[in-house]
Amino acid sequence: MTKGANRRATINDVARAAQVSRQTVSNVVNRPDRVAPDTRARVEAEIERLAYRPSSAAKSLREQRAGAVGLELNTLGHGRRGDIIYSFTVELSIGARGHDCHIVTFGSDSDRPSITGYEAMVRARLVDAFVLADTHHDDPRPAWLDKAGIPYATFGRVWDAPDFTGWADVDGAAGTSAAVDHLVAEGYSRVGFLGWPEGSATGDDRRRGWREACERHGIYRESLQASTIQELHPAEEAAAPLIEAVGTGGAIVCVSDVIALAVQQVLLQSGRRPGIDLGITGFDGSPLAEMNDISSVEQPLDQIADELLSQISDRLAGQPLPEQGTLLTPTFVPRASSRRGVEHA
Amino acid sequence: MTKGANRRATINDVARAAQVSRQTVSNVVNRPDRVAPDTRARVEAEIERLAYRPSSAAKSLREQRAGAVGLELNTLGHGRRGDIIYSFTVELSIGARGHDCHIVTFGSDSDRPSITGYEAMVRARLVDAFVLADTHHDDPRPAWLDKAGIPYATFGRVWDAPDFTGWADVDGAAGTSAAVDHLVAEGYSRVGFLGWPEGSATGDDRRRGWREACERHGIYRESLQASTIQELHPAEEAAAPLIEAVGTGGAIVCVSDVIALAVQQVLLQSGRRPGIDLGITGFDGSPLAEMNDISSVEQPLDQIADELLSQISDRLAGQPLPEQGTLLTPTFVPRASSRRGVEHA
DNA sequence: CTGTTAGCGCTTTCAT
DNA sequence: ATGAAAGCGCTAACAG
Repeated sequence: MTKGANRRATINDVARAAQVSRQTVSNVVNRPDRVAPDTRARVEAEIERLAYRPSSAAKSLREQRAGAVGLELNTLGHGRRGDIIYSFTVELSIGARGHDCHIVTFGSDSDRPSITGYEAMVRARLVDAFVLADTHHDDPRPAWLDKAGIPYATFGRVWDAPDFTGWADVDGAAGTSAAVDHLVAEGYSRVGFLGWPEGSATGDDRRRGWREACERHGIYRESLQASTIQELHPAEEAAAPLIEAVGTGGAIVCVSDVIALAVQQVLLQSGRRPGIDLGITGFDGSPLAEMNDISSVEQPLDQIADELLSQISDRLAGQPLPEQGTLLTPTFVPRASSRRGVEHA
Repeated sequence: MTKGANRRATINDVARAAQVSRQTVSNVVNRPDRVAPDTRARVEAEIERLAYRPSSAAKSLREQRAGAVGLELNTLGHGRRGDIIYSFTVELSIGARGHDCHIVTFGSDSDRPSITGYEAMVRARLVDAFVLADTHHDDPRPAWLDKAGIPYATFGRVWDAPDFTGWADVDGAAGTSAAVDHLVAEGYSRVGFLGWPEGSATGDDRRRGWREACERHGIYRESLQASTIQELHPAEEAAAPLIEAVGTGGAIVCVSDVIALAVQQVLLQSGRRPGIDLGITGFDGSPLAEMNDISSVEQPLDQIADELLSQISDRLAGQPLPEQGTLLTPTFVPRASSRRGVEHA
């Protein structure tokens, strides 16, 4: 194995082959309208024949921009966020091509939020902007990026900066509302909610959707709700009394798939059947839900990724922040856990 | 917001500040031994003060290499491989820094294996090499990369090319063997195995580890095994008879966490308790197992990532393929599903 | 509409 | 041990 592949074609090779100057080739690629049709056709044919693609390094150097977006990955948030992060990373990677950029991932092994990874990426000019996938309370990153003048867009609102509008998120209330509609249509009588403690924008939105839909259907009962943190065992403990409260023939809308799994586990352990004895719905559309046959509210991760990349493009082009953040509508996906007649496999 | 941050320092800025030519700065960074100690100290101080880092674009252009490794991500394999891919991606991203490179992810939305994404990355000279995380039967990628002369390293052996040695993998037999040792020590009497159909190197290794350990303990019974594909429902059907075959007080070693979850689900649905009535162990160390309190064989993903990046460095430096692939030893992590006395939470 | 010139930041000769 | 020169591939600005 020598070094790399058989030398790939450069802009000069194309220019020579097409009998034009290399600037003309550049124009054909970047400003096609400025080139005469027949010349353009000839050049395009040579580009095709030689499989020419501009060198990203040369382009970056010349344009003083990396053409890349950074994404921090860490092991911590994994199970917590219901495995959504991976799918989001995939969608971002797919979407990047359409935005004429690519995704560079980096990771920190420290378990505390830190900006060192971001600094390293910026210093090496490896990326022009960042996508933040999980901002949290006291997150130092937004302020640091603002100060450094580096564009970013966030999946979900920024906790400490309610006025920041560079985000895209799922319409949580629409999701839980759709879940309630489905449960009512299926004939479940009482519909409870197992959520996170009040105070998170995401969790509160999802609770609100449940409440409003229940009110709309005239079945809202304030007592049919409980809170727990995003972990299986605490959720199981919170689930038990709520299951009894809604009773057989009732249903529980859960704020996340992890919590829905907890409800289902408790139910199974007491010999009752999901769907038939108790309706359960989750939220996130994670593989966890699919694997356990739990109905879930699926997030449009492809749209979120695309929106965030668009926002980054705009900011890189010098445009100001949008008027407001973008809320995207999720899709309710029914599975066995919320079908009364269907045996849970 | 103007364009990017306040212009970052270049090698010229450092040279001027340190009163040397810019080549000297370059030498300080790349060939420290060629510079007089006092000059070096002065330059290093300025580098620190100005937070100078070489521009990766300029370096790439000059050195004719991207300094990046490509990793294809797709949504397909997600649940299937027990969510390991995400953790692997994280470890690769973390490890990259130590190998003086970074990871560029790309995705294809097509559901068939294809090389178009790889071609695009290579053409744009965005990466020098690739990590392949999941080669499968009839995978077109290794042959294409070989032909194009692009280095790659694979997580797991290459199905169609048993002689290819540029891989790193987990020692599956050592993992299941450790699981059996643990189960025997815990006092489970009969130990069965629920695996994948014969024919995959990975699955067969894990089965072999179970068999050899059972033989070592004098408890091998050929009938206590069954096969299923890597999906929850088929696995549940295969699990039921095997659970009866090993009986109460027995245990089942599973070829993966997904399959272990299936066994646990069937057990719970029949009112029995994991660990107490039946021991269960999985394989992969996925969040799925952790979340469901299932004992698992954890893969040393950080070591695998590091090994693969080392191999890629070597090949980029012109060194030949290693004599043989690298097998890394996994760690058995006991949880409630394989403790006889402990109540499953 | 096309060609020429210059230079992005860096490293590798080669000469001092 | 240090400095000067050249050039990686590309595109913005200008001249023709």
